[in-house]
Amino acid sequence: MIPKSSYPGDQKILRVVSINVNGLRSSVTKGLLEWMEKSDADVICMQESRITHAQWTDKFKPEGWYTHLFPAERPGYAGTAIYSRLPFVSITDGLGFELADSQGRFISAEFDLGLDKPAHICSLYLPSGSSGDEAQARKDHFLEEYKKILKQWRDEDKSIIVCGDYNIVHKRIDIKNWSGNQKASGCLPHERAWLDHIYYELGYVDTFREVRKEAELYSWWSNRGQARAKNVGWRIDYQACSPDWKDRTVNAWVYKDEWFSDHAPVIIDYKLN
Amino acid sequence: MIPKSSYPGDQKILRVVSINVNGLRSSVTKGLLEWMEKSDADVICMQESRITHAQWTDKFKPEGWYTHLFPAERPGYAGTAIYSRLPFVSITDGLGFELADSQGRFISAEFDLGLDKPAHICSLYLPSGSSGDEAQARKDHFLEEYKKILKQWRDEDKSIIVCGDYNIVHKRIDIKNWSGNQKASGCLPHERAWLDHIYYELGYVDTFREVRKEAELYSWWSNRGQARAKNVGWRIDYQACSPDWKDRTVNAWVYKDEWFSDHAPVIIDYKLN
DNA sequence: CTTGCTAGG
DNA sequence: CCTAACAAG
Repeated sequence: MIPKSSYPGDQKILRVVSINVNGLRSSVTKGLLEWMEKSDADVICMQESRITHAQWTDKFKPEGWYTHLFPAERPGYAGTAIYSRLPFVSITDGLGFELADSQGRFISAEFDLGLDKPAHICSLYLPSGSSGDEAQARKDHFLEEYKKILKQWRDEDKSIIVCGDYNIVHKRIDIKNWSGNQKASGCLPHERAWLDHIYYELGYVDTFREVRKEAELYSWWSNRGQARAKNVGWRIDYQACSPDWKDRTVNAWVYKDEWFSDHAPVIIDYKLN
Repeated sequence: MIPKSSYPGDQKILRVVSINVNGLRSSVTKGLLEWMEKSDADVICMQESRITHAQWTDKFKPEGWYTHLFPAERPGYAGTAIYSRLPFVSITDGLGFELADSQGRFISAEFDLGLDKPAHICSLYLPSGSSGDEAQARKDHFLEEYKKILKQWRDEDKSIIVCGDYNIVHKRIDIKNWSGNQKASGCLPHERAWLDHIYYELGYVDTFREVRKEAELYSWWSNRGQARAKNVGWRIDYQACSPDWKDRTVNAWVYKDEWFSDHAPVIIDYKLN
């Protein structure tokens, strides 16, 4: 972990974390809250919180954090959350279509970071398509609906960081077993083309890849077999940003020293001045 | 544990164990098979095996044991099993009524022990009534049907040991919290009267109590709270025998040094000569 | 293989 | 509070 204090004294840094927690209750038993304290993060976007408001008791809301949870209607399923050291100007739950809104798959938090525009930092949990054709169809529907919204935000020139589990690898470099997964959900050509579109046509920026060009940087490993020990991983957790964040990106890494989930935290430092 | 070798050399002993394993797979991870090896048991009757034939792989059938499983139709639910050092002459699954037979609640194994009659050693898992009125009604129905069969076996003068989880305490001495459980399933007056009937009217013998007169000997403890640590238990696991076994009963105890389940093994030694 | 739900105990 | 099934990932 790079402490924020290691930057020059006049350098103002915004540290943003994306993590699919695979059950907030489970990840907390594995030390997530303690890691958050030492992470120097300003904003932490979580996916798969899998907790209802009733279950989200005070022990999940530590001192010093502004918190917001958007659960799925179905208990124990999906859901997103945002924890922040900075106060929210406003919070918006959902994207305005059923699949996103009933399953708690998107939160947008607006912040005043002293920049020319308000900054929107979002937590996105894109559906998995891996459990069959119907699941893939739902994922594809989500992609279609969400693409329209992403287009609109670009038209508005909105300043935005969308942290999330996209459940899609972008390129060959983003997955260990490329050839073996050509027919696997998350690595399908039309899914990767969707990422091409939002990055190359709409102009969003994969800020992690902007500063980290190496291979073998993944954010998710299957629980089956020895995937984790052998680093047989997929990079499917991104921070997709509007272009104004591109040149602000100063550092990015995956935290793998501890294990809170089957996904690892993806941490990105953005300079604010 | 009393080794069988501690009896005089000419004393032939039949050691019979009854244990509700609360999931054979779970109890095996807790060392049940290793305990069986050192138990000196001849016959072990299990209840709540909660395993299908497909799941009952070779690792559950150790060398040197004759084994038989009678699972419920519903996976992971109820079921009985018998493990024996002695070969079975024959095995009969069920009691001839739906509730017993579809839920794997009774196995009878016939043995040739060199006595004047064949010996039947059985594993019985009586339904619990604790989850509500319908469950209690099913339990009561089982008691009614099973009572007829017990009567018939006495009329036939059948030699039988019915090991099992009866889910009923007999008397005040058989439960720590007598007054607090007068309305609890398992301690209801009509259930205890059923045991009175089979012992005092039909002449079956509670062989454990025949040789162990002390209080505070229990076979089941709730998982909730500190029931086990405080010995807040119930004696609901019995070996109910035809009268010919009464004077053969030489020793009986509950094994509590290790924990394989929420029930403890009830071990009874019978002399054969 | 893992989380969390549900039913049953 | 524990076991196991189940759905989902």
